[in-house]
Amino acid sequence: MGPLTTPEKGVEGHCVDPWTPTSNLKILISAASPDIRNREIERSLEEAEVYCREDAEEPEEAERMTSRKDKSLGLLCRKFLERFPNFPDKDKDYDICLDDVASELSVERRRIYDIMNVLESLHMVSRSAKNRYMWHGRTNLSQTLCVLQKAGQEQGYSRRMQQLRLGGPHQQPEEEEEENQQPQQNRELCFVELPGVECKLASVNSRKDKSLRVMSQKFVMLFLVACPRVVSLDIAAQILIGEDHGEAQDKNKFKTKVRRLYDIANVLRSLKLIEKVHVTEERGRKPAFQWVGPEKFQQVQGVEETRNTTAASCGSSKENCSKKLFSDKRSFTRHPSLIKLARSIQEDRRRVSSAPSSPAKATAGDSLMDFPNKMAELAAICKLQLDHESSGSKGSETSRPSLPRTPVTPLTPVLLPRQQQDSGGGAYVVYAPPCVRPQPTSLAVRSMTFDSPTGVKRPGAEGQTEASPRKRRRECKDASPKLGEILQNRLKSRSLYSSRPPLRALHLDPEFQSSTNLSSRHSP
DNA sequence: AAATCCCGCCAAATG
DNA sequence: CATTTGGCGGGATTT
Repeated sequence: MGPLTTPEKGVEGHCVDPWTPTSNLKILISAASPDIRNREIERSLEEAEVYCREDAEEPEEAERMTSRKDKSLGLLCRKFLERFPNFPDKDKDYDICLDDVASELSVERRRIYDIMNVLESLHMVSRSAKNRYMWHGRTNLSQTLCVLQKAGQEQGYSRRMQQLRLGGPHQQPEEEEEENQQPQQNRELCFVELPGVECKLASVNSRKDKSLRVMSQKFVMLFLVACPRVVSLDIAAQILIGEDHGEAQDKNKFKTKVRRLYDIANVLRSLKLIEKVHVTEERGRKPAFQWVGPEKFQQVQGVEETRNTTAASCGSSKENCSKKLFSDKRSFTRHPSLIKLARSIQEDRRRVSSAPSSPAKATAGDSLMDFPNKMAELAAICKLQLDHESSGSKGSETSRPSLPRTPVTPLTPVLLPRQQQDSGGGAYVVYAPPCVRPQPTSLAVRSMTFDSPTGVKRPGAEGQTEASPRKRRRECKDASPKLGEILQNRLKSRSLYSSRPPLRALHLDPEFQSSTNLSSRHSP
């Protein structure tokens, strides 16, 4: 009956660090200095405010300051993450109760599910029981990423992306070049598992597990195999759709996909694994995301996988590293020892990698993009500074600056702020591909031409689109529940305008600054 | 107008 | 049948 329905009050304090509305602020303030930080503070102030309101009433007062941003999944996720350490103690069981979280963050359950799903896709949490999840933090993140990268390679995503990038909106990768690669498993890949963790009781792959969780993993895979670690939504959507059973390249489908991608991107962003950027090309800029998470991860878990040196493309079979759960059988492999091992290694790595930009070497990882691009590095450093950051810690001792920060870009291409206005294109920010033409591998970047401002629209799909917009339900759009909301929203937005100047899309955008500046001085 | 993406209905999956 | 999960897309907000 109710062994786990009701969260026991015991844990209440969430173990080590109970979040306090001010703790975060203190940190921020202490670190503050440039105006950018001010903005951060401002933002957190708002957060605190929202947080403070206790009673569920006061639509006018409490809600006044809220805007869409305040309810964004990203922010929510950040708040969620704040209450757990990046590297939890193995001994402790940080278990998460959805109800608690939902109420503590004062959001509907639904939202929590979204977050949990992508976190789960990274194995940062795992469902332990009905209403419960277990927190793992970044303990296995490295491994997960390694596995995902591999899976992505096996999937031939890299090639796909290239195709789309220069070939423009093409349909499926029918081309089937003489790619002797021959990825035998052309098949859709399901949830990628880690040997040690996850996949406990609950249905990790209860057959309909075709979305968020999986989509999230795929999305990450894209980043991990993309030469310049940048992925635009269009491309991602394109690829992810193609994957899903056959075609059905509806425009609607695309739209929906993109929506989801945004959702995922938002939590990925709060995890500081990616950042929003813009790829600029002749046609104009295109929103995209750039991987800013760890670049090199150890590939421990595979046990015997270890002796396999080819880091760049461990051609090894997926059995070793990634485990694709397909059918009904919930085959889980648990190796507590592995987890432990991994953890210790991870720790070590963390320390080591905290040294400023360690050029490609170490694991001899992807050597294919091993080019000395001082410029890029330099810019990267600037970006980092700008970036600074403020999460992770929040009071604890063990926190440590967190690992992903530094490694950011041994060779990751970056955005170079361009002072002089370019002709026409109005590109104030250019995407500087690390390999501008020298390497053969650079072909991916050579021309970023893609779809036109028309965007989503694709010639082929146009023809038979209308087919059936499948607006199954949803059409009833009754006004009853909505009306109130609408009014409320209206109120909110109104007050928003008066209370808040433009600057906002910032915090994590390294580029926001330059873009705003320049755009104001010279609009494209 | 386009890019974002919140909200929450309601269908599956589970209990 | 009650709940828990979580697709999915309308449409509000932002840019």
